[in-house]
Amino acid sequence: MGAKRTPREAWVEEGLRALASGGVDAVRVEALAKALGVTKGGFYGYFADRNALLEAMLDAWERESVDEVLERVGELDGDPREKIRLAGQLTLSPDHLLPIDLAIRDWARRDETAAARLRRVDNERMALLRETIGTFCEDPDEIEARSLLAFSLAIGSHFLAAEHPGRTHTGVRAMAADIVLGRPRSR
Amino acid sequence: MGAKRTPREAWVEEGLRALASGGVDAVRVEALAKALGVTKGGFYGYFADRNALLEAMLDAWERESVDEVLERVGELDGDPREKIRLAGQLTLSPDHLLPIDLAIRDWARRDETAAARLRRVDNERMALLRETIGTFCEDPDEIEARSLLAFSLAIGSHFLAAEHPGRTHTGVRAMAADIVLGRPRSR
DNA sequence: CCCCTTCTATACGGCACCGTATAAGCGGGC
DNA sequence: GCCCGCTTATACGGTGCCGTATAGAAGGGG
Repeated sequence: MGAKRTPREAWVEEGLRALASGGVDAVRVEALAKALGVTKGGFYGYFADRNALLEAMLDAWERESVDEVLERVGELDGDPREKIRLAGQLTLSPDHLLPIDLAIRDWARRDETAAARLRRVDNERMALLRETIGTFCEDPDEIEARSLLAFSLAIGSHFLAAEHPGRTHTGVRAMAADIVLGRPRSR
Repeated sequence: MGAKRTPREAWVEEGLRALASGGVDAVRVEALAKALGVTKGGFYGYFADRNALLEAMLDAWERESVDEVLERVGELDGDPREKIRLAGQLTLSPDHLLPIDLAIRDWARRDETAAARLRRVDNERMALLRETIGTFCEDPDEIEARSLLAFSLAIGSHFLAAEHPGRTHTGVRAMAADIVLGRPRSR
């Protein structure tokens, strides 16, 4: 078989990198080629067009941010709150998956393909949240509300640009997580 | 004085419209001109370049989404929880300010100018939250955590793509708001 | 060792956009 | 009614990108 100099994967990875740092509009074939140190010559051997690359990127992201996370969380038998924390940390590693996640979230607001994919992913995440929160919370309504809160905190806290005078962002977020995960009276 | 056919404002408004629906990369001079039914001829009489328009858009947005909101919330003397709800509704009207807000949030992740502006706006919003939540909550740490939660819920709930089987999104969000604003035991 | 598949560089036409230049059009002040 | 100034239309060069075509290198299979 022939040589593989720049495998298909490399284009997908570079695409995700561009998506993370510049949004979906920054995923441009010629720019990726330059970043990979090649020209776009070989690109169209792997992908029909730019759109095919975008789909492949969604595939890779879904596999990485759902399947792998569920796998690693599943093999953990401990405090349900710890499960949630681990899932959050894996899903939203600030230097890798988080920026991709945020970029896809913005992308999904304008593109139905991305929106459908994000819906599927978010549904799986919410299912995990419901299941885990359900182990220490009775009322189904409250389970749903707290799941939404946990999710909103994980995502929203990365969108807040404000400072917390005299505190660290992670500290405040940890306290907020305690409230959400049902430790009403602290201090 | 000369005639004013397409005032400066119109460019800013159309720019915000494009920003809301397509992100900052969709704010393109020639596209705005077509949307306004003119050519870009007059644009460069008002703005030095595309960047100047972007700055003017940030100005207009800040004025509209902070000054006007604070004004209307200030003239309301009632339950602090109602104040928060009103501020949230005004700031995030789904058909106007909300999409602009979300687009700017994404924009700010890559542009320091937008980030600085968003920081200022978010700081004012968080100040309002702290002040209001402080009227029914003692512990400063808890005030900060609940303020972050309220903010995250307002923003994050619009980024969640998942469904709530058998419930409405607004219903779940209302329950979540009750938890955040300190009504621990519902049912 | 040679061929053949696979990847690559280069070149092309097309499009959308930026910012500038220039000339035409329309309005109000006199 | 006429001029002046502001706003426009049009045209231009430049850039970056897409998708296609074509031919050249580079490595493994026979």
